[in-house]
Amino acid sequence: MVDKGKQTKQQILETALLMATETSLNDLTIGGLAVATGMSKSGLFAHFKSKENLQLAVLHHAHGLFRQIIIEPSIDIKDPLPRLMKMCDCWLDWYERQAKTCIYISAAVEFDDQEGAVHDKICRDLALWLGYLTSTVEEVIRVKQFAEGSDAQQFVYELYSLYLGTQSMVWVGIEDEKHSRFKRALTQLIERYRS
Amino acid sequence: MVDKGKQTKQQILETALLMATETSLNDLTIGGLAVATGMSKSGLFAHFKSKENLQLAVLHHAHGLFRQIIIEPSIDIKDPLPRLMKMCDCWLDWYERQAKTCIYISAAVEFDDQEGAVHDKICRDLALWLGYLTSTVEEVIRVKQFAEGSDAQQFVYELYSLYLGTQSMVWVGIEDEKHSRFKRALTQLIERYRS
DNA sequence: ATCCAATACGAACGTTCGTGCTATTTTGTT
DNA sequence: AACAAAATAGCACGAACGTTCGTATTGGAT
Repeated sequence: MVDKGKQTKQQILETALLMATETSLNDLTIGGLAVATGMSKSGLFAHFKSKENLQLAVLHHAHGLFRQIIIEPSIDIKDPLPRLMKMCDCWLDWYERQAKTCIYISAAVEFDDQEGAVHDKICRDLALWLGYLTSTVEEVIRVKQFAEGSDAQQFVYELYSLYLGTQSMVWVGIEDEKHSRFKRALTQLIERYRS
Repeated sequence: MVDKGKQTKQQILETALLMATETSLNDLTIGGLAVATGMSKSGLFAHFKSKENLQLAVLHHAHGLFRQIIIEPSIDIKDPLPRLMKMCDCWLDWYERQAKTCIYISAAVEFDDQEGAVHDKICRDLALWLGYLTSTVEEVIRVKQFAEGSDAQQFVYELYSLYLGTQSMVWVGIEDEKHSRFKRALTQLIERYRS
């Protein structure tokens, strides 16, 4: 048996991500997390040395899970447009897998003011994801499945906006749990850019 | 001189809204607000009796300001489509008037989990605004400036999504401070629904 | 000018949180 | 089996927060 430490740490991060997703990265409390994992507060604390490190670890864990859920399932699809659509499909699963919300949305809002390492990581991860989306869209344009001269960043802006919006709309009841309005808008968005 | 109480209370709420917009409704601390207004913590506290009441009062104040900035300037425009566009114009000013962010966005994200009076008020206010937008769009459809059979709620969903998105995009540098991408997308959105 | 209510203040309390220190148990290697 | 290292627990601290209470100060009608 090796690395009992990393093992429990991973286990901690799993429930930590769930808790942070349900509430927020700041509301994720060390004491609460200790209770949830059946550990002592100081025992758990020793794994991370600071709350900021815990938050960073949670984000790192989320990043890996995100890659696994959204990016990997589509990575073998050669055609860029079907690949993009598959990514959007899996992206919605991200809502379901967790507590009907996206931790990056709440984290971005929560840390958009207070600077620090957590702020920087969120910003970097978001830029990374949007950049990946953008380069995929550029690929779609290059193979002429989207109209020549299309603005990839504009497409990504609208796509990400729709992703943001559907969660709020579920909240007030304009959107259903199946994200029907998102899917309809996405279809129209793609159709609009088609060549 | 009458009602010295309401006077200072209004003054408190002005700086409270600014502070809550820069950070968040929860990070708005009674002690911090007391320092910012030059009052004692207990003296300020007496105005609201509880932090929840303070948060509700801040939202109520924001609601009035929102009405004043976004709704009133367009209320006399008879043609529904220009009125809708004027509202969207003023809506962007809401970002500028405050600290480049919208308090409803952060508040909605912050309180989407924890139930209570604050949660309810945010949800109600948001539904109210979206409902007002929707009825305006329905009016546009009725006068046939939008295509017959258009889905007003779908339009509002996309519009609100774009509003949400532009803030995030400014954050990562895809959107500029003038919200050019938002304006471009809005123009296309309207064009798309035109009859 | 007087008087009562409204308003504001200072100090303190109970709680919660992150964090540090020390001891004890558990783990993995020889 | 022995032992060093890693992991965990117990306990306590300092700070920040919302809230309460008793008291002082101010406001406005008589």
